[in-house]
Amino acid sequence: MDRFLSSAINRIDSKGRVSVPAHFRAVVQRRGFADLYALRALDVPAMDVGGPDLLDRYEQRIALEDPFLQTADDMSFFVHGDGSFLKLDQDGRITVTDFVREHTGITTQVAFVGRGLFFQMWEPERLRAHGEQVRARLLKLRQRASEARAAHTE
Amino acid sequence: MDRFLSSAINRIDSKGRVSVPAHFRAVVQRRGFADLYALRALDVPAMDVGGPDLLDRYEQRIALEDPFLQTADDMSFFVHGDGSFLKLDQDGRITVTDFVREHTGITTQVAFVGRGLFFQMWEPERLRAHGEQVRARLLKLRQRASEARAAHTE
DNA sequence: TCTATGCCCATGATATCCCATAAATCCAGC
DNA sequence: GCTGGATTTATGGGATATCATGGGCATAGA
Repeated sequence: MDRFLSSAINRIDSKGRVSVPAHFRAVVQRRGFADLYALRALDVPAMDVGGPDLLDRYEQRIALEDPFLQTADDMSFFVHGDGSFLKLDQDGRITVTDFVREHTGITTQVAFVGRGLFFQMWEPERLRAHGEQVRARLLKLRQRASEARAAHTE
Repeated sequence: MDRFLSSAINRIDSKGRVSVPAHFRAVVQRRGFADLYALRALDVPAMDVGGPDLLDRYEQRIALEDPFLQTADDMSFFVHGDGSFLKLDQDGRITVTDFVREHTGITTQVAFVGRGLFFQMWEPERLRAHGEQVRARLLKLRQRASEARAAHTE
């Protein structure tokens, strides 16, 4: 498998390091990534982490904009400037920087969540809360859909 | 990686020197830049720093303006007028000139921000404020996009 | 002479490497 | 399916390398 799947919670050690789950590392290696790049997710307290291909994707999107308008500049600022390298050491660990801690609220543990082409890093408790919200939204959507269908068949 | 990515804040010493982040220096070297050009960013209090290709970019920008109008002339004056060279010393430091200080408001610290093909120098607090604005704009863009899609499926 | 600039070296903090160990996982063979 | 051994994985910690930063010294230009 070459996508990031499933999730895991790992502990941060006294030096601020945390192991990236082994199956995530396998994906990274299989794709030939030397290091990882982390962006702050726009609307949740999580980091989006991926290889250079994550950047390529964003850069293709940026290329669609007029390079001299504000939107292109904003996007470049966000993608190139508002992120940080996460270098894997040879034991497969990364160091959790203050930059990451501030945006995510991570202190002692990191929840890694596979998202297909990238993965996310969360503070475990916030992830749990977020998961419940997502479930609630999906449930409501589903209920509304059946109500609509019921009304239609009447 | 051959692009300027992520950001870092470094201190200016008593001689007015500041270290360019090591990974930025690596990019400079890999790209074979002999020295760096610093130009005043057109609409933010930051310096755009990069190799000779940075000038090309600005000239493209200026070429968009009608050469008979004042704007093009202003821009050219602004950009070519006194963009300065930033010489790297052998410890990878540059000296922050008054020219840079005036345009950016930099006093004791410099925030280096990767922008892909070039990087920027900011006064840290101004950078933070600007970053928040950018995030807010992008978030709005994103929300508007999902609203548009929702309206479409109805 | 004074100031600005570049070169060199020192140092502390941090990041990285390398090895150890315990827990978890996998797997062969029954 | 089970069991015991082998391998992988997460985690800890000492040793080492890198980097940002500070300061001395020499040169050069005003």
